[in-house]
Order: sequence, then C-alpha cells, then structure tokens
Amino acid sequence: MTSARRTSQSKEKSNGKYEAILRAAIKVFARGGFFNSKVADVARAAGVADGTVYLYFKNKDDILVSIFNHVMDEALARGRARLAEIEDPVEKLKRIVHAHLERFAGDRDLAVVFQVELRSSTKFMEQFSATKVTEYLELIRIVIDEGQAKGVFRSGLNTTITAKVLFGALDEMVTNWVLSRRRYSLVSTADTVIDVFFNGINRP
Amino acid sequence: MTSARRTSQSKEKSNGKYEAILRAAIKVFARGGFFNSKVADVARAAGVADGTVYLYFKNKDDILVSIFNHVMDEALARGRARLAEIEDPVEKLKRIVHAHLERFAGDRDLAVVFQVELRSSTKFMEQFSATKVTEYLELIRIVIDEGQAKGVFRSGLNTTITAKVLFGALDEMVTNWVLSRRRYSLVSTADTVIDVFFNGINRP
Amino acid sequence: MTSARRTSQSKEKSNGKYEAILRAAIKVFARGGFFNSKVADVARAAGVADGTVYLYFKNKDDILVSIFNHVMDEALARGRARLAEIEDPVEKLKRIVHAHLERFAGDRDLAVVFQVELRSSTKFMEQFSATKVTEYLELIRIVIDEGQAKGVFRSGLNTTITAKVLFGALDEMVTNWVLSRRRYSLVSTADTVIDVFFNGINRP
Amino acid sequence: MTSARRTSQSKEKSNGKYEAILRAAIKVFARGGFFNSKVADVARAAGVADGTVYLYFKNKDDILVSIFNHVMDEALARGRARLAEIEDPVEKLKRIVHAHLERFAGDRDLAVVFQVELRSSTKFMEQFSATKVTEYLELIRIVIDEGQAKGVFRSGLNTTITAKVLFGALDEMVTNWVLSRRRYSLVSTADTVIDVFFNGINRP
DNA sequence: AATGAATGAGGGTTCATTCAT
DNA sequence: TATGAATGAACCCTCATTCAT
Repeated sequence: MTSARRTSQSKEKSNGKYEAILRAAIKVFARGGFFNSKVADVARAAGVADGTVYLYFKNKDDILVSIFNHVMDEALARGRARLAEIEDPVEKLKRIVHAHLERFAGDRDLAVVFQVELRSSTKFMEQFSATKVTEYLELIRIVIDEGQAKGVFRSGLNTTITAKVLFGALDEMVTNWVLSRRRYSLVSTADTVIDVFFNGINRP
Repeated sequence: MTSARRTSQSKEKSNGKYEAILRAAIKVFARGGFFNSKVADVARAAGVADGTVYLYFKNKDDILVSIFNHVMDEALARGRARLAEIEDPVEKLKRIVHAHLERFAGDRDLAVVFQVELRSSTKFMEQFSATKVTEYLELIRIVIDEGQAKGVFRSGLNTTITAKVLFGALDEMVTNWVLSRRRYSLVSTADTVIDVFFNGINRP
Repeated sequence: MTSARRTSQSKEKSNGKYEAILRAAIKVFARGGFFNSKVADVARAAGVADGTVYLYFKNKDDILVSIFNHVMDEALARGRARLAEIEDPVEKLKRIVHAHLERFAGDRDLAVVFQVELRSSTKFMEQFSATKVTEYLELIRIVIDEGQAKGVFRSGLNTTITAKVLFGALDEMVTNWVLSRRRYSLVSTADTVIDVFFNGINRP
Repeated sequence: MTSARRTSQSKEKSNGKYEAILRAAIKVFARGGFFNSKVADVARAAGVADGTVYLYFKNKDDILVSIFNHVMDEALARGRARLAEIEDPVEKLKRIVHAHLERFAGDRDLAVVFQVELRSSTKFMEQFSATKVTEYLELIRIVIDEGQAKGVFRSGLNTTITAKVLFGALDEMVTNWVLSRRRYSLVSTADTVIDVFFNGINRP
C-alpha cells in the first residue's frame, strides 16, 4: 500500500471511503483521462468532499498509483494462490493468460486506466516497471523455467525475453480491445495467443 | 500531415524550422515528459521564439501528433519499399522485427516519446490506433496471410490476432528497454522474439 | 478578556486547558509565525484535540488576541500595583523601563509574538492601539505629567508625544533584540535608554 | 533590487509596468492588508493581467519585499546625499527626523505598509532587519559618533543603543499616526522628539 | 467536556496561446 | 516570417471550522 496518511486501523473502515474513492477514481479517470480529471470530479463521484480525498491520499498522483498497487497486489496474490494449485506449466500459463484477459474484460474502466492512463509519463511508468510489473514478469518467467526443467518446453530460449513476449502479447490484446471502436470479446483472443505462444506460426 | 497553417511547400524549406522544432520536441518531451514540458522549452531548444512554434504547429498537441505521423509515415514508406524486395514471408517478418527494434535502438529519445509520452491519453491513443497503428498491424497481418497461402505458416490461426501478438511482443521489448535502468542491447532481443513467434515454446 | 463561549468561572479550572492552549500558542506562533501555524499545531502542542480549542476560543484570531489581552492585563495590573508603591516620578519611569524589558527578556517566545506576530495586520493593530496600548501610553504620560507638576521634569514638553518617545524606544529595544542573530542582554540596554530619555544627548 | 526575472534592460521600461504594479500594490496592501489582498487585486489596480505580475515579480511576497527595497534604497540614497551637504551633527539628526516623518506623512498608504504589513512575520522582519534597517541605524549612529567626536554630544553613551532610541521614537510616531483614528499632523511631532532626544526630560 | 473525521471555500501560480510590432 | 510581452483561464491543495458521537 502506497497511499498516504492512513493510520493502519482508523481509516481501513471509515465507511469504506478509501475503497469508494478508489472506485470512483477508476471510473472518472477512465472516462475523462487522468490529466483532464479534477480531484473535485473524483470527490463528487465518490460522494465525499474535496478535502476528504486528501485524508486518504497524499495527492492526485497518489490516487492513480494506489489504483495500480491495489489492483496489482490483489491480482498477484490471487494469481499466486491459484498457480500453487496447478502442477502442469502449460496449464499454469493458460491460467495466467485467461486470468489476465478476464480481469480486464470484466472491468473496462480499469482496463482503460491500466492500458492508457497509467502510461501517462515516465514518472509513473518507471515507478511501476521497477516493482510490480517486474514481479509479474518474473512470475511468468519462473513458470517457463519450470516447463523447461520438466522438459515440456524446449530449452535454449532466453526465458526473460520469452516472458516479455507473452506479456507484450497480452498487453497488446487489452490495449487494442480498449481502443477499438468495435466491441468484441477480449477473452476470445486467448486461444490464438496461447496457440501462437506454445506452437509458433510455422507449419510443423 | 496533421500540422496546421503551413502551405505544403513552405514546410520543406523554412530554414528547416519545422524539422528543427520536431527534433527539439522529441528531445524535450523525452527528457521532461510531454505534460511537464512547456512550449517555451521546445522553442528554446529549437532556437526559435515561442510564437514561431505556432507558425508551424496548430498547438502543443499538434507537435506530439506530428512527431508520430512524421516518423510513422517515414517508417511505413521505407518498410513497404524494403518488403517489396523480399519474397519469403519468413524473411519479411524477420525484416519487420529488426527494423522495428533498430529504429528505436538508434534513437532512444524517440523511443521514449513513442512508448511513453504518446500513450498519454485516450485522446491520442484512439487517434493513433485508428490510423497508423492499424496500418502497421495490417502490414504484418498481410505478410502472415501470404505465409499461410504459401503454406509456410500453418493455417487455422486468426491472423489479425496473430499480428497483434507479434506487435505486442515488439512493443514490450521497446518499452522494457526504455524503462529499464539497466542498459542492454535492444536489438539482441530480436532472435528470441523471432524464435518464439515462429516456433513456439513447446518442445517439438 | 475577549475569548468566547466560556463561563467566567469554568476558565480558571478546566484542568487548566485554557492556560495550556495559550501557552502552547505562544510557543507555536513564536516558532512558526501566526499565519503559518495551524490550529492543529496549537492543539497538539497543548495536548488537546483540534475541536477542543474551539471550546475555549472563538477562532484562531481569538487565540492571538487573548494572548495579548491576557499578558497586558497582567502586566498593567502588576505595573500599577508597583508604581503605587513608588513616589518619585524618576523612579517610576525607571521601574517601567526595567519591567518592560525584563518581562520580554524572560520570555523570548512572548517577545516574538508581541513584537512580530501581533503586528500582522491593521485588524489587530488598530484593535490593540485603541485599547491596551493606549492605556499603557497613558500610564507613562501620567507619570511624566506628575514629574512636570513636581518640577522634576521640565515643562513645555508635549507629554503625549514624550510618552510615545519612551515607548517607541523600549519597543525598538525589544524588536531589535528579538530579530538580532546575536544574543545579547536585553535588560542591559535599559541604562542607555534611561540616560538618553532623562538627559538627552547634548553636552550639558 | 531584489525583484525577479527582470532582465536588466528590457523590463526597466515596459510602459513602466514595474512601477505601476509597485504603486498599485502599496495602495492595495495598505487598504486591505497584505494577507487578505489577492494578487488579482494588485493586477487589477495596476491595470494589467494577473499573469503579468509574475513577469515582474517572483511571487506575492516578492512584491512586498520589493516595495521595501525600492523605497529604502531611494530613501537611503537621498538621505546620504543630503547629509553630505550638512556639517553640523545636530542639523544632520534634525534632517533625519524631518525626512523620516515627512516621507510617511506624504504617503499614508506607504506608511501603513511599512508600519504594519511589513511586520507581518519574522520571515520578512528578519530579512529587513538584517540589511536595510541595520544600514539605517548605522547612518544615525555614525552621526552621533561624529557629534561625540566634535564634542557636541556628550560622550559615555553607547551610540548603537542611542541610535535605536531615536529610530524607535520615530517608528512609534509613524505607527501611532497610522493607527490613530484621529487625524493629526505627523510632522508636528518632530519638535518634541528632537527636544527630548537632545535635551532629555529632566529639568536642567 | 472532549474528540477528530469530515467539510468546502478560497487563491497563488503556471503556461498555452495571441497579436502588435 | 519572426518575435516575445502580455494575457487570463484553470486547478490542486490547505486548513479553519463544525458536529456527530
């Protein structure tokens, strides 16, 4: 948790104002863009006074950062828990692909914030890359390593780069879906992504 | 070309002020971020007065958009020309991968602008996706289609999504390289990307 | 007493919270300045909750005003009592000079508040001048009048202005001492002040 | 000159906007108080846009500081020039007293700013005391020293403190005049101040 | 009496853009 | 074409004050 000034206990409840502001911010930022959105907009959407936002967040930037951290922490925790229940590396990667696409397919506003607003500047980007994104990439890489060790995946591939290939593919699926004027099923792209990643495009 | 108030001819000469401002903007935006950079910064870096910028560009946004269009037009034109000289779809895709990575590896500031600053808002993103990026994805898709027709690539793959997989992978390579504190060779990631994309990660 | 919402009795007891807040305010205002100090700072320094301050003072201004009134009432009362024990106008003035300088020398924070923070605006200044300061100037003037009547001081001097001369001199001693980076004895300036005021600077 | 961002030549003219803002600020600050006055008020009074103020002054504080420096520089320069034409230390001091009182008597708004607004906080006060005021006190002290050397003034008096006595008396005359509801001649207090300072109040 | 979470009004400052020269 | 002084709209954040508990 990066958010500011929250004493561990007192604010955690508070009628759930912290969560309310976060949810409101996702909606407001997604619809209007981070830079164009005013803190007052977020406050109004959350049903609190302008000043109240600053009881839970250090400043406007902190709201955006908190969205990222909040969602990533949750996703990583849940992801790790589920992966622990799976043995087969192939199944693990399929699980990751589906979880990634399903998460965003189920919350378009969140997808917009993640794919667009959070890339707003190197200030944010560097902060994220340096931590959670790296963690996420590691998660993937380790599964690939496992697969190589078990002989399911061929060896000889640089697994760090390979992990980025998969992440990049997923990221592009979501970005494209978010920006496309056409409305199609994001999750339905999973099969092709998985097929290409596992088997390549060459004729066998 | 989206930039304003310029007669198509005057642009090329004009003491090269148009190009000078564009180059200055790439540097300034890359170092300081688009939103934090002032038009005055760009003007100073280009060695012109503030007002002069508005003789070549409609507004601040137009500078950013023009960078994108300028570079993409050039890249697409050159790309198409080179691909026309190649027969083999496999070689064509390899050519695309290398061209993509080499272009950004050779101009880090440009890479920052493309990977970070241009993602600043849905306003920009939608604009780009709807045009040049779609064009770029089409370029890739058509090569894959060709490959399938020639029997080099297996059929059954949705080529639109497959094209996005490759683009996403390339995009992630560049983004990661731009944001990484470590300095490594961007182009050296090409082999793994190509290998995974053509052959997949499964053991044959 | 100008402070609000307190029944005249409750103030004296109340666990001494009234006095505690006043003392805390002197320290806080002296260190940080009145305008930069927050009511919350005063509350914390006094060991009470923010809201509690408003049980003893009408608003932030009232705290500052109350400091002034509290200290002046005390000083005037004690001053009058002591002067009543003295006959000689010369001795009386010397007593005033020493009392003035000693009071502030013994409480630097109070001196800062009186010499700097209380001059913050015409709103305060006019309020004070119209009342306690005028009273203080009167006190001095009357002693000078007495001295003239007794033939100790020469007549012909406008005693209202003369009283201001002495007060101005004392005020400057304190202000200078408060603002000076050098740390010297404030009280030690008394002799010169008295000497000049009584005898002038001309060679006899 | 402490004011900001003014390139030595270009702004010195500028339709006299610098001077216009300064004059407007004296009026606005005197009438409404520094803290209550908005930069927009000053801009409107000066007949310029809000932003223009920031072309000539670093920030709101800088306006106040510039008033002080501007006036003091002028006063010190003119004061020194005139004193240079006078031989007699007695006449020199009389000249200082009259100049001091006349300057403020002729510009009540300026007097309010100097006697009230500029004392607003230790931040300002310390800045001023440390420089121009000290210079002013030195000016007086040196004249007194001269007088002692010439045998016009009695020796044995600490001239640093004695200078503060005179300055304090003058300062109090102006403050009292500014804050008094009664409207009387400030300059008419000069005679008594001079008489007391030179001859004391004791009967000869 | 005491608390402290919540309120919301208010303003200094920046900077994209214009336009007289 | 080119300049750069002038403009003025726009907004984040602070903090005095309130009030339900």
